[in-house]
Amino acid sequence: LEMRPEERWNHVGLVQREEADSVLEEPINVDEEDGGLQICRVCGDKANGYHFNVMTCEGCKGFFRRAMKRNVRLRCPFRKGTCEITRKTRRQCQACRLRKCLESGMKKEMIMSDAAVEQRRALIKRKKREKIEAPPPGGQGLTEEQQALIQELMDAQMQTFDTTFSHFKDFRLPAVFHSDCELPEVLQASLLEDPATWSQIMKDSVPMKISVQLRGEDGSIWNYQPPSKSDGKEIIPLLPHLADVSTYMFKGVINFAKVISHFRELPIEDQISLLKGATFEMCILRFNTMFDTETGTWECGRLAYCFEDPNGAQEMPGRGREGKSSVRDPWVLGAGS
Amino acid sequence: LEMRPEERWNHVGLVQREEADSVLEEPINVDEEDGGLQICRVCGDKANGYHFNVMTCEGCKGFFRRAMKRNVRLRCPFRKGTCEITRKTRRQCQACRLRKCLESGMKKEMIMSDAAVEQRRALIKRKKREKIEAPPPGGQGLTEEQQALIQELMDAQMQTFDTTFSHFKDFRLPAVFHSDCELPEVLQASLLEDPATWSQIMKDSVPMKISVQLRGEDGSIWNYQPPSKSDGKEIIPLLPHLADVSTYMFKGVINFAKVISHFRELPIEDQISLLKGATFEMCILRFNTMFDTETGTWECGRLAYCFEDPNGAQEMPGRGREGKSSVRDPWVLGAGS
DNA sequence: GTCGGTTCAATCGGTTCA
DNA sequence: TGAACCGATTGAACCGAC
Ligand SMILES: [Zn+2]
Ligand SMILES: [Zn+2]
Ligand SMILES: [Zn+2]
Ligand SMILES: [Zn+2]
Repeated sequence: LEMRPEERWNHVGLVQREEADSVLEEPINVDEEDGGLQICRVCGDKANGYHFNVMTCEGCKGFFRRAMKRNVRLRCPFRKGTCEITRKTRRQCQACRLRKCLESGMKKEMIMSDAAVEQRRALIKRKKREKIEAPPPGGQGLTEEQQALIQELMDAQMQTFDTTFSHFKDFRLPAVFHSDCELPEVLQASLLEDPATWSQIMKDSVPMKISVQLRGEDGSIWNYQPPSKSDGKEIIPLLPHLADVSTYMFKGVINFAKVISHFRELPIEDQISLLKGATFEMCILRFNTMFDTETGTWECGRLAYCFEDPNGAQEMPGRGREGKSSVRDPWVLGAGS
Repeated sequence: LEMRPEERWNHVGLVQREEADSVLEEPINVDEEDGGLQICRVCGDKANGYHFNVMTCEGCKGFFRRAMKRNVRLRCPFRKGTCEITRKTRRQCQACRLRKCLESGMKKEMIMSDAAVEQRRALIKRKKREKIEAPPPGGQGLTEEQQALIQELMDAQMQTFDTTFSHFKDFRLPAVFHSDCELPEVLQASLLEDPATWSQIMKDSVPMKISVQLRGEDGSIWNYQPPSKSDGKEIIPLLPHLADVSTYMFKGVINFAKVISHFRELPIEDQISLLKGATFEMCILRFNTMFDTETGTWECGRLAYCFEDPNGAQEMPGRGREGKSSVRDPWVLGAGS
């Protein structure tokens, strides 16, 4: 089954850079034999492939990534950037090594962005789940009457937020077979079958795929995976369930507010305004307290909602997460510009 | 949030255009008319036909299918979507490559849905199976009469054995929550709660755990795993389903017999005796023709019943990437028994 | 022959740790 | 810092339905 002795590399050795580095006298055209073409274009060490656009050794590969990510200005301690870079001298002047990396054509764009790396890490971690999770306990500072307020808020939270999600079991679920969504036919006809209308709707939405797991009291497990198509309609079978979830969660948040004495003391119209403006966000917050970043899953008692997509790296909102300016998306994925 | 830039380079970026052409095998000019038909409309590489509606190379064909199925928003790490896509640069920027695929007219509708792929795979598998099955009875010296009998039996089988198991979708399933089995209360009281009676029942039975997978027509998947306890009761939630299955399968086997002329010619009491003695075994045989030893699964159309590995780590087939399909089940294919 | 999907060795990103 | 490693992506070769 093995074939192709890599004809693709044949041209490599013939490449001549226009810059004058003839001082190095390293034989670039050593590709006459198959064994000879594996030379690091930066330091002359044995190369093992193209890294960031240039045939380099492992050392220069790692050095380039680290140096570029560190993003600091390096200065040549010796001469103005004329240090010779060889296998033995490459560690002596980072500035000249990095300069030569760039001159050789290594591209910083090929270094994965922090966001991409983070996502990739999360994905890999998720793939080998079935791991125990670390307990993330957190301590609090101290204050005075603030503590009383905090206590009241926490009590309200405890009273009105059923973290076992025991009512969720009564909510509608996707049909097992014939997953014809149960939307009214009017909606079906207009929304689902008219491409124009549909694409209008999908214009600003992000693709998401959610699987659901239901754990029975006897230890049994039901697991639902949405259709694998990706036209945006894969969420539809879950809509009745999500509607029930929303209704229930809204009630919970409203009850939360009503339990807080300071809220009750507000004028009724202020109460309404507050609820109108914040209830949805409160629901999201409540859900996200159940989110497990390791597994990309909302653990809601006997229910679990899991991002199915391999690109579903999520983070808890609220946790400081400004690693880079290039990062946007707080917790929504697929944020294609 | 993009997945990862993911670029691969096969060349040194500083290759001068006019120089490079002399190094590479052939320039990709469109000078040849017939040759023009054979160039990839995306990257200019040698194309080998129309793929997803556009003349492309193998690489762009595979890239388009994978990128679309991954359903990830890609972001160009270089200049905003202006990367030139050539045979040598196509791996540098997935975003621009995919954009060019779409601009060239590649259609994602022509990518088979997961469900369609699954169906196709099953079909191919079945045909392979039939191929292996054919030789044994085939050809060799059989009398006319024997061949006619075989034909009648096979016709009867085809007529009365729905290998798509389309009716199974109507059968009862374990309750999602509160998996209180639906046995009559009398049985519940006596069987389930009296340890003595229960252990008497379990005395000779083998512990078995069966998970069930249901694949919706829209590609969605429901998956049921029985309770993890091993007291023998874990099968109980499935009993209603199994009862429906048995009833249906019994009818199928009885119909099979009734289609056979020689059977119809028997005295009625003999017919009854035969059915009493063999119907159950026939059902087992029919089921086992659907058994896949690799996965330990009975593949029954949109249903699948899988032996749960007592040690865990058993997974339902579905989107599973089966490593290789070298060995086929030994005893299923009419060969055994 | 065409054109879907599948396979799998090779390639090249990031990660680990001495 | 870099050798060894991990794992996602790629594409040539292939398979099979039509
Ligand atoms: Zn080097
Ligand atoms: Zn220097
Ligand atoms: Zn191409
Ligand atoms: Zn680009």
